[in-house]
Amino acid sequence: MAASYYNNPPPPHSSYAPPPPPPPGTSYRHHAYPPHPPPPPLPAYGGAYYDHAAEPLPPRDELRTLFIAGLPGDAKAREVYNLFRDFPGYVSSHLRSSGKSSQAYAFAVFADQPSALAAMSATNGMVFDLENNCTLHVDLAKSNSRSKRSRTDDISPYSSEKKARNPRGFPDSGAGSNIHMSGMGNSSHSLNGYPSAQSYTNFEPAAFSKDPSAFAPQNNPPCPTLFVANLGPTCSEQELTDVFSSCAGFIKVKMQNKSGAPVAFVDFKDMDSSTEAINRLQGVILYSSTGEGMRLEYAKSRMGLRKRDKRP
DNA sequence: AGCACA
Repeated sequence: MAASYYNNPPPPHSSYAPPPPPPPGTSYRHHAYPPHPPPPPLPAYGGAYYDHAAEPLPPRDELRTLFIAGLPGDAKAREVYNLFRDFPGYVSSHLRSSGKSSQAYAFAVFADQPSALAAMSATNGMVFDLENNCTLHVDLAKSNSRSKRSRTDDISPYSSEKKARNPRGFPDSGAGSNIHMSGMGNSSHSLNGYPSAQSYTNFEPAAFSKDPSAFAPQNNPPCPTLFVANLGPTCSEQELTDVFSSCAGFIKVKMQNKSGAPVAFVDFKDMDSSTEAINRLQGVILYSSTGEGMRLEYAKSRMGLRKRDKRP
């Protein structure tokens, strides 16, 4: 019943004309009703799992840039920056003044599509300027913002710069005037399957600024299934599927809503995939999130795959 | 600070 969200998926590449925005007065993280759904990058379940186990990673050229319309003509780059800087995965933003009217638009680049979708869900429809009654219309951009240093139009930009990047794929500087990675405390998790506790040292976003002994991120041994907690009361299985389905090795989401706070389980094809998903999506703020964002841990047991004894 | 379903 509650999965009636997202039953009206718009074409992913229509015009910039947004769907009817939320009524005025909707505020930052509390929409009266869901904004338009993110374009599902791939069919959620589709019957088969990952038969193409040979594919190493999902396409890294997936859209992870947001297009922001509805800005007032006098919007400042700083304002756009402040709007998105706290979202996990934020990389950079670029303001463009259209000049011919009193409208401006902007692009916000994120580390990956789930981060972008989460930020989109949280900002779409929000009232940016109460006086001018400017309501933001946020959508995935039609293409990712090109990095200024690598102007490659048709070849992979990773071909030449895969050497000195950190594991999360962030350039350390340069891709725009205002890179800020607030809220990226999880990027210090190493990819060997265990978070490295000693790398929390310097920067600690607000989510981790409590008692240092309080955040043992998770104590469970690595598992292909993830446990997801700290979900908002209106979170749906579909929303989680939209977010997790762009992770490599994603299989399915199962939500558990009956015991008070909603939790979910997300299954991946192996522990490498679930580990990468933890590192990429830890703390991501969903549309339905009310506070800090979701908490990811390895589940205590693997999600039941009723896989027949069908081994080729 | 919460872990189910086969």
